[in-house]
Amino acid sequence: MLQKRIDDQPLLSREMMQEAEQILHNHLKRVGLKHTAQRDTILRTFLETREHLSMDELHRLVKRKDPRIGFTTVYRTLKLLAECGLASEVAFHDGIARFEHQYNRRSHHHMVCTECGSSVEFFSPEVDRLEQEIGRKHHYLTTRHTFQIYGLCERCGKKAASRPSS
Amino acid sequence: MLQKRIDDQPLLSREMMQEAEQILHNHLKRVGLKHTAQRDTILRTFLETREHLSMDELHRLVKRKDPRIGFTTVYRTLKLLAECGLASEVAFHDGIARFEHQYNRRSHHHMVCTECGSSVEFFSPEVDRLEQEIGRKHHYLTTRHTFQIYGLCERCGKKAASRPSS
DNA sequence: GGCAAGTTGAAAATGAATTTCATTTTCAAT
DNA sequence: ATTGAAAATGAAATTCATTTTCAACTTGCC
Repeated sequence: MLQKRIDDQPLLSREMMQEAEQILHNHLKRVGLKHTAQRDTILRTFLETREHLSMDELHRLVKRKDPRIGFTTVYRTLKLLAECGLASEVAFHDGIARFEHQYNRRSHHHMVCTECGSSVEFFSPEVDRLEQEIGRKHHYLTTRHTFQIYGLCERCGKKAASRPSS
Repeated sequence: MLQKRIDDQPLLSREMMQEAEQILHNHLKRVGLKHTAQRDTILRTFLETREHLSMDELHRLVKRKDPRIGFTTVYRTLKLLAECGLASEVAFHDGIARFEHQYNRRSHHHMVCTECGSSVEFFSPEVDRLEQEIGRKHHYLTTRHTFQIYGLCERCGKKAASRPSS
């Protein structure tokens, strides 16, 4: 399942990786939690990806580095990363929670192919502005929004067009 | 949990109700399914509401009219209604699938309070236009989108502001 | 009315997400 | 370095919304 990122930021440099680790460590200290090798491994593995990972997919990658790390720890660490802003959940509406890294990334949204599950990211400052505008109008203190477009990607669209059935 | 609808359409008239029933009946015929009293009861109950109902909530309402109708039938009928465009799922991201009627309604979106779960609907033609525009740009055949804003409603926002903790 | 096809609903199954708990690890204070 | 309290770990169990199963029951075309 391809998940194209049309980002401006091709890969995470060593410095950024370390800065992200620092963010996690500070967060751990702040809330009185402990620094463990597992958490570092999971964060590093997560940051090395450029995909929208499910818990399970990340666990599989993490196990390659340290087979003894269990699913539960990945699960809990991903929640921690979300807490300190390094990760965020993206709901592609297929029943599985996915996460992407959020550190130092531009605000963006996703368009998902309902046939093959692939997705592209796009940028739209207008959507961010709308959040503000509509929140103000209805007296909400807005914190975030989700905007997702569903449809058929070019490949699946062509396949569908050439298929005989309705 | 209040779910305010700032709609233009205060309630469903008898004619609209019958038209909706007709849509269901036509759909049933088209796909070779049968017309049953349960399905009618469930549709009618659903249309009488103005909320965003979970399966369970709708089942509870349906049971008031006919206590013998089971959850499974409500579940399957709601899927049927979604198939023929009378209902659609709204994911408020709280782990429960909710449905709203879609028949004869303006395109709209939701803003959800993350504290109390209440929601307001709003209208934004710009968002609909963006779906088209972005789909075209990336060669997707778009079919639908979700746009949801999360935050604190006026009440919860004030409560949070007056609370001493961070 | 008959009967094939579809429906019903209770109960069981599914599966992702979350919690439990016994064991192990971290880290601040010795 | 050692200690011990608090936290982390991970396998297994649990939860809970959703979906499927299946035997008994309707529906609607002949």
